[in-house]
Amino acid sequence: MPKHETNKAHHQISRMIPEKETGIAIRYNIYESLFGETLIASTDKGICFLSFGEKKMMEEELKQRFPGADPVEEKAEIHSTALSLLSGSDSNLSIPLHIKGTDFQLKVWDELLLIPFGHKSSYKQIAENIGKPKAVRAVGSAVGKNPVSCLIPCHRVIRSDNALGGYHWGPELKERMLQYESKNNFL
DNA sequence: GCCACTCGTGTAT
DNA sequence: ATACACGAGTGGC
Repeated sequence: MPKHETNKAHHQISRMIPEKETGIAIRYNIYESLFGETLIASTDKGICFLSFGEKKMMEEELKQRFPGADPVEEKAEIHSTALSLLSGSDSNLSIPLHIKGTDFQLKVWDELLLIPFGHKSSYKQIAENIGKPKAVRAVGSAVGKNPVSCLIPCHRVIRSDNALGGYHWGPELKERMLQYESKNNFL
């Protein structure tokens, strides 16, 4: 079976307008995943935040990112979809995302969604793809601000010299995710 | 390995 | 509005 063909899983991003954020309903819950404890948060329009780490920390970050909202700890159906996507190698699943970002960030994140499972890209490549070949460093920053972790596959972006590059949750996790994908890519 | 270059963003003027 | 410092980077040396 040829390499690329599992790749339609292109989630749709809808943009959250910060001014309309006040009073928005956000439901979140903590789940166990392949990569440790994860917090998954959603609005009625899609996943708005996904993080790894310690519960207290993640809740703190959630509130910090949505100061106008009042997140409620409560399961939602869409969380299950997100959860299966975290470890789904053959994901034909797609999931709506409802996230905040600048024009530039949205462009970068859209580009990340095109990288197939098990594949890698580089910050340079992304910069070229969005038509700003010199904005490499800015791309790095934008990639790092992706609010939904591996739903937007920022772990698949490494340096053009093949070095691992940075990762919000540490290089070990990035490495684990990449290894997981390369092992499961041809099953 | 060190350094200049580059550019979007947040923060301060 | 304007200035400045800071990155999950890159290429030249």
